[in-house]
Amino acid sequence: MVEDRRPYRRESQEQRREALINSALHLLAQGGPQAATVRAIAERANISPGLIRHYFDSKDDLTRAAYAALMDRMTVESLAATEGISDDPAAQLAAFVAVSLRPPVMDGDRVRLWAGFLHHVRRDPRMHDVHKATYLGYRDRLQALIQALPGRSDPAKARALAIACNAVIDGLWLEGGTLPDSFAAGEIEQIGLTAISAILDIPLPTHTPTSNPPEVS
Amino acid sequence: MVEDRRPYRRESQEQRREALINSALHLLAQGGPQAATVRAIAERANISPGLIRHYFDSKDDLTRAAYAALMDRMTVESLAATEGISDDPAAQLAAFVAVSLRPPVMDGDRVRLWAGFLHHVRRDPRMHDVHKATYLGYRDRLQALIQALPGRSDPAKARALAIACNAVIDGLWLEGGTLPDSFAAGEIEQIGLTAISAILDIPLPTHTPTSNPPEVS
DNA sequence: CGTTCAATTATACAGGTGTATAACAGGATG
DNA sequence: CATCCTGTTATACACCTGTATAATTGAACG
Repeated sequence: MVEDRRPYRRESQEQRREALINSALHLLAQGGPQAATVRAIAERANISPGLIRHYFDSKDDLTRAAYAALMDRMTVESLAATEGISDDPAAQLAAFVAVSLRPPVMDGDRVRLWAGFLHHVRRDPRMHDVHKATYLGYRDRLQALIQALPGRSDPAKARALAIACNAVIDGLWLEGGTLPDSFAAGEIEQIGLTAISAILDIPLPTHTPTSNPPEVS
Repeated sequence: MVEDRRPYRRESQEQRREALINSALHLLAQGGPQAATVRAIAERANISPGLIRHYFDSKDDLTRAAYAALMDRMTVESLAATEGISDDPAAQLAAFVAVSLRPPVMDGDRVRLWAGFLHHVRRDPRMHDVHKATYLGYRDRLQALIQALPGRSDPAKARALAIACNAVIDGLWLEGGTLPDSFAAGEIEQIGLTAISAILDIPLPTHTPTSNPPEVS
């Protein structure tokens, strides 16, 4: 009876929850829903399977938390795109668009991750709310940038333009992410800026420099 | 030992395969991957679970067939959109766009169905090929319609324009499908036509009548 | 250095999954 | 009406799923 249990360290609730969320997101991105089992998630987070339900009420609860975390990160990432850019509204808009249309935002794994959550979003009202809030948050930011352009301050018109620009970005993000080999380097970004320039009827810098790359691991 | 087995009728391979594919697609659309179990698919197709593997080598094989069938139907649906329309290239283009941005094409279930396949598309090379061919087929049709416009015959430019227009459609299809309550009736279609009109720098009929509605069940 | 508490592990469980196989029966053929 | 083929059903199986619970142990505290 020389029980040789796995040795372990006690960690804070915050660390454990974050590790589990990251593990779940990674597995969902790479292998889809069927790969993100409780056991696989736990293994990747270096804990035993049972511990998951010590930090989350159920697997669905973890899924919900993971989705919320993902949406939160994507929102933060988007909003950060216009920081450190000149005050020129057109330049800010161009930067905002460009960031969404190159890695790491435009990425196959992220598209699939997002897509995999769609069914959960339908079933779970809380996740639906997060989905809606994230989309509207992104679009509202776009609308604000558009209204800052000269002569584009009408909210109703800006709303329609924001929806259209958002669609261009989403569509290109989707296609560039799922068919990366079908486009030349930078082509998606270029096409996106040109299209949005046409939609808004305003000149945009077609070449936007890669922003601050302070590689966070 | 009065075996009371379920009575049955023998059906053609074609009918059974189609019934199974429809059953699988319906379940995948409504409940996602986890709902489309072998038993649920069989029950909805009114056969016993074991019969599935008499018509398909495996569940993955059925999934593959279902995806191919779905993509085929969507392609046919798209190509039919311009039939019966006047010879005016702009009118044809408008009809093509409008059909994609209203039901039954723009539909939440269909978006989720499409999204659920993304992980399979990544893993299975055959499904990846179908995905790519479907996307390129749609886009090529768009490009042909664009090149038919007056003064838009340059293939390279038309390609970029087609990618942009495709993105607008895909993005709006996505958003209109997943957040139907966030848009007024016909708003998505209107925005799409306006945006594509701006991208192509050409006037488009902003109101496109609903085409032939020969309700097939 | 003992005590104590909760974080953590291990194990068990009921149910579901895709698959394999044997028994049955519909219906065409003679 | 009897025969035969094969489409079809039923059952069994090994494995995996999320969850519940008891046993263990890290580490903070007195």
